[in-house]
Parts: sequence; structure tokens; C-alpha cells
Amino acid sequence: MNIGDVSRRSGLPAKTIRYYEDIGLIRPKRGDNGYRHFAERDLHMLVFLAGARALGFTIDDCRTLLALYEDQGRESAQVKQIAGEHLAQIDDKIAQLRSMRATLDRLVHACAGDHRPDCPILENLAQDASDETADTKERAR
Amino acid sequence: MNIGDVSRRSGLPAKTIRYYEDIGLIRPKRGDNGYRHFAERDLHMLVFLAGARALGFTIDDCRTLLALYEDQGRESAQVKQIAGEHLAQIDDKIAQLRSMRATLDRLVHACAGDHRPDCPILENLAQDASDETADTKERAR
DNA sequence: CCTTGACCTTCCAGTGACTGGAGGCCCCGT
DNA sequence: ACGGGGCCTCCAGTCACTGGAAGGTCAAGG
Repeated sequence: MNIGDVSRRSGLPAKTIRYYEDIGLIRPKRGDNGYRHFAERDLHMLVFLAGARALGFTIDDCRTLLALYEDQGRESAQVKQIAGEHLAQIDDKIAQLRSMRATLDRLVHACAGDHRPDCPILENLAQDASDETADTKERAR
Repeated sequence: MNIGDVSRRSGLPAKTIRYYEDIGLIRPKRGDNGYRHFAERDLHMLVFLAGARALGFTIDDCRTLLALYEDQGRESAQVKQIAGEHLAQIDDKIAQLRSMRATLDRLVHACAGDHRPDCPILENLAQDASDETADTKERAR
């Protein structure tokens, strides 16, 4: 298969697949014309990567997960730990976003949104350097 | 005030403040020694920016919001609209994360996490190119 | 055989919002 | 005079791609 075929079958853009080769996630063979040639196993790996990325795993996690996927002697505990840590990070992010959302929602509702210049949103931003999102702030990103 | 003073007072790292000058958000004066000199107004702007960033507004939104903040003739409707759009984006992101979280949580609970190699997490990733997060996937970021 | 167009290649640069570090000047206290 | 902290600029790196330019390859149609 050429890159276009695996792109269609995995749902990943060709650019991304080339990038994954660049950073050593996959190692497709090359034909005499220089074209990448993908075996079924390569396709499986790309599908796996697409799935892992869709669940928000970092590329680094993907690298580890892919190695475990290929390792018949793995222990599922290793996989579970990575997934569990990622889950905790997702929870952190959700909590942070919800905190932002709460503040913003309150401000939006307090703002008249008319032709006058008075605006609680701007007033709040001008006053608060650190509000209720302060604790989650440093963990942003 | 020097950069260290406004950094302490706004909570923003000095590096970030220099960066904000670079991209034209603030324009502190310079002393004869080349040091940035920040007036009270500059400090207010930095505090404002810190607040807006803490609520997750992009730098571009911050630029607009800062202009509105400075504009005595603004209409609060403009501010409200920006904030409302941002709120909607936060909601999108939360929905996407919750979808990821749901899948991941299900898989983590299904995984024994012992010394055996059988792992529903890996199996799921290997099978599903597009799962229930598919619709929110393209909106990632 | 030639052309057309889809497909493939590499390489370079840009995204957002910083952050780290090198190398060097400036200022204050002792 | 010197030490230490603060300030300066500039360059490079982060993360995970994405866009685009310039050019080689292949299959089909005329």
C-alpha cells in the first residue's frame, strides 16, 4: 500500500503519517521509486496510533503503548497505569475548564450586552489577577 | 517600576511580560539604561491580561478585550459577544474531554491490570479507528 | 509517444504562547 | 573594587502537526 491508501484506511492525513515515520513511530519499507510501502502491520500500527491520539494520549505515551502492543509478553498493569495517569490528567483539565467556565458564565450573565460601556466582564478582569481558577492555573496545559 | 516589580505585582513571569511587549500588547517606556519602565497604567494592563489569560482567552482575544477595556466609548455587547463565543468553545472542549474520559474510564475499568498480557485497552485501540469521540475529534484543539 | 493529472518525494517554515539558556551590561551595598 | 542580583537581547526549543514549494513517478487517454 502507498501512503494514500493507509491514509484513507487509518483516517490519518498523509502528512501526519510521514511525521510519524520522522519521529520513529513507524518504519515503512521503501520501493525502488522511493515511495513508502506499507504492510498490513504498518496499517495496524497507524490505526492503533489514531485511536490512541483520539483518546488524547501524548505521542510519548503512544510510543510506549505501541511498544506494549507489539510486546506479547507485556503485563496489562503497565498499560493500565499509563491509561490511569492519563485519565487523571484529563480530569484535571476538565476541572480547570469547568472552573473557567463557571467564572465566565457568571460574568457573561452579569453583562447587559447593550450599547452602554459598563461591563462587569471587563471590570472583573481589571480587578482580579487571581480568582477562583488560581489553583488550577499553574497546571494550565 | 522595573519588570521585576510588575512581574511580582501581576503574577506574570518577566519573560512573559517581555513577550507581551514583543507582540505589541503593551508598550512600556525605556530608561536611559535600557531598562523597561512600567507606569501604573502598564501594570493595570498586565493585571488585565493575566486575568483574561486565566479565563482561557487567546492572545488575540486579549488584544481585542484590552482595546475595549481602554476604549471609554465601547459597547458592552462587543465584550459579551467575545466572551460568549469563548464560553461556547470551552463547552466544546469540555464535551470532547468528557467523551474521551468516558471511553478511557470504561477501558481502564475493563482492564485487569495484572501480570497477564491480555488488555482491553490495547485491544480497543487496535480495533477502533473512530469510536464515540469521532464527531468531536475533528474539533480537537 | 506525449500529455495530463493524481500521487508521491523532500525540505522549509509557521502555528500558540510561551520558556530556557547563553552572554553580557547595570546597579547597589560592603 | 567586587560580588550578587537584576536587567538586557537573541536564539532555540516546546507539542504535534500543517501548509506550501519544487520536483519526481505512474497510469490512462489521445
